[in-house]
Amino acid sequence: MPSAVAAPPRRTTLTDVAAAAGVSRTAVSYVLSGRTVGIRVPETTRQRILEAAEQVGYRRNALGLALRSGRMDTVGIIAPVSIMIGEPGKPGGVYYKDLTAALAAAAFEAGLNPLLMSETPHHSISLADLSDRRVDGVILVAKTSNESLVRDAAAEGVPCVTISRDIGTWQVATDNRWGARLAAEHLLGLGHRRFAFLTYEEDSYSSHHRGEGFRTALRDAGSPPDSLTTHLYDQPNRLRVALRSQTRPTAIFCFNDEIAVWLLDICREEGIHVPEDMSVVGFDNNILAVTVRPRLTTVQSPLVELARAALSLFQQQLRGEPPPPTPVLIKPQLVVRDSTASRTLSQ
Amino acid sequence: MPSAVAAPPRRTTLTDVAAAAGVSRTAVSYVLSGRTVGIRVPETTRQRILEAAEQVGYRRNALGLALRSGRMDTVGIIAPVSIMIGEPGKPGGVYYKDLTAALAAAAFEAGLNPLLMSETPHHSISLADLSDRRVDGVILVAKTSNESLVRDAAAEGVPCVTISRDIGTWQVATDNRWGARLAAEHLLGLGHRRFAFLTYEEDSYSSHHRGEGFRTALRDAGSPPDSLTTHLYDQPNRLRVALRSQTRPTAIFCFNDEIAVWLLDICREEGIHVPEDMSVVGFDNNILAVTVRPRLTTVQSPLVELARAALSLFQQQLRGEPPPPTPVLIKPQLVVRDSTASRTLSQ
DNA sequence: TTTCGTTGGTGAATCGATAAACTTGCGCTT
DNA sequence: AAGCGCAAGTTTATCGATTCACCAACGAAA
Repeated sequence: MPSAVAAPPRRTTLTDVAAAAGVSRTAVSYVLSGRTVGIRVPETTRQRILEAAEQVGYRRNALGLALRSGRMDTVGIIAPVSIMIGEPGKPGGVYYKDLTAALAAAAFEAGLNPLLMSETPHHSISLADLSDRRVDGVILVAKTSNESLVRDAAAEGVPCVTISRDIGTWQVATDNRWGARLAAEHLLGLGHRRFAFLTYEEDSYSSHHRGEGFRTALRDAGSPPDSLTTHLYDQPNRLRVALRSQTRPTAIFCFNDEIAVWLLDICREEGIHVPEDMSVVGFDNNILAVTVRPRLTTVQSPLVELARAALSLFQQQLRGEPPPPTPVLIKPQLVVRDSTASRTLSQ
Repeated sequence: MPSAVAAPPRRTTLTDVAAAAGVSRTAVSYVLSGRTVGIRVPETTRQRILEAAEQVGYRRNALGLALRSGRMDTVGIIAPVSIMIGEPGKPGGVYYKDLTAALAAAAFEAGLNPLLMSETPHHSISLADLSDRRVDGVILVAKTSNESLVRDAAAEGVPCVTISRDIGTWQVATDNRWGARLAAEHLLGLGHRRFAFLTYEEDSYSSHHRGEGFRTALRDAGSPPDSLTTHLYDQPNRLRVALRSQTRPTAIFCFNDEIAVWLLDICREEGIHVPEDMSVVGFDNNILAVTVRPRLTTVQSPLVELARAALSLFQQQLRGEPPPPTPVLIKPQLVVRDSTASRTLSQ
């Protein structure tokens, strides 16, 4: 008696139902899948089959179906998991967790199962992971968009949508220029005239567009070109110098909420009061924006709509429809809270 | 010419490799899967097969394999997605996002693919979703632990691990009593003698254990039973009354960081300074703990270890090994920051 | 010369579900 | 009485990979 573990009962299959109902597997298949063309099954037999299925506790095996149909009804979500579980207190992560959750929810809405995929130290994602038919295709989140992967997928006919990255034919992104413009117009309306843009890296996809959108809005409003300076997150000393200057900015547009939170700390240390002495605008509107004090005025990343659009493109691709002529851009909204105020007269 | 979309190239199969190498599918299967028993293949043929596979760009179809072997190498993660994408500013969510990310990462480490599953308005998860062989089993996250689902899974032989819920035979949880004891001992050591425990609902799994652990630690230290009162998150007015009392607590242990953040706001409004007039301890050590000011002293939820333990139990179950005699408890650590201080003499 | 052992594989069944092609039996017409 | 048409299904091939049970050919031994 080596083991007391009861053997798991074998799962019931179509054959079991067919035997119980006294018909062929084909008849059962047609009835249970609701097909009506190609075969005739009278109501009495139909009922008999349904009852038999119920009685033996039949559940359709998704693999058999998928092997036949070539559809797994599953979408791979390639997200930067290593960033998502980084140290608390380190930047990054919140946005990706929120976006991944939104993508998962959108997948459910679309009737698809979200399978998480991620690079690990031992394994980088390649075409092999996409073409083993475990997933019908993938959605790539910005940081993970490997250019050759997208190219290979297209060549192999694997549906593939990228989010916030200028790669491939099927793209979805936040309308970063629009969001930046909202921020700029809000600050201009409050009377501000000297601005800074604070970001991680100037030339990343999102950062580039946000900076450009802000600058364009200023120009449209007649602000001189030198009314906007750019600063980097990893150069706090330069930022401090700028903040001590006589002609320091009175409003700072941050690449995202995490940077805004970091900026609030620096301002506090420099004795600069937000929003009285300095207005701060973030981007994302995640949990940080309502946790920090003052609460952040911020541009809301439209994650739910972004995710829905991504899934929608994905399904278009599955159906063999042509791609949209340009990337799908989702317009964000401005959420005004307590970190922005009118420029005081002394400045 | 109705469509200009190029037909996706048919994926290559074992048969293609066999044809290219001039051998049978059987031989290819043995060579590519590395089996050595049951067949003899000389080195020259082996090489020929490997080269042929390389040349035709062969990728093993995971579904064919899974259908044969009964193993999908996939673990379902049943997480409360609707909570995860709740409004920013509403409680809940951060913990589940962090835990889900940790579970996904642990799944990768274990060589398994994490498939997210969630209740939706249209569809509640049932045995049917578990026994369709899309996943080899599931890991249930606290809020989603449907009792009957766990029972059904066990009856059907579907591996199933629950996290932080006293259901089923395979359980993993944070050692909440231990964590609460760490908090209590820290506060006692700072000279505090009047305490409160602030939570969502007194009798949930985690809340019950945290409250009990805190109380036990106080008793062990000789504190009288009435030195601890309990308050609920959704009753802010009662809490305010307690905070205005002459014998108000000088230290409050919060069920989690989100509640602690909420408490900090109330204290601010009541003119109570943290940590000078009031010490606050959170639980989780998530991004909120380092974002809010003062930074939170908090008990770190050991999410990475929790997730690894869950995956480990899952794999034991897959291998048919017996369950551990008691739930697996992971001991958390205390992270001391700026929200706790010595009791001042005036109190 | 028959038998035995070994090398180097192959054939066919199987996992579960689907679908095109086909069969059987009956009533009705011509 | 032969033929037609239709109801009510059944038969069989298929998706891709695995694996148990063979088998052919050859050399060596008895």
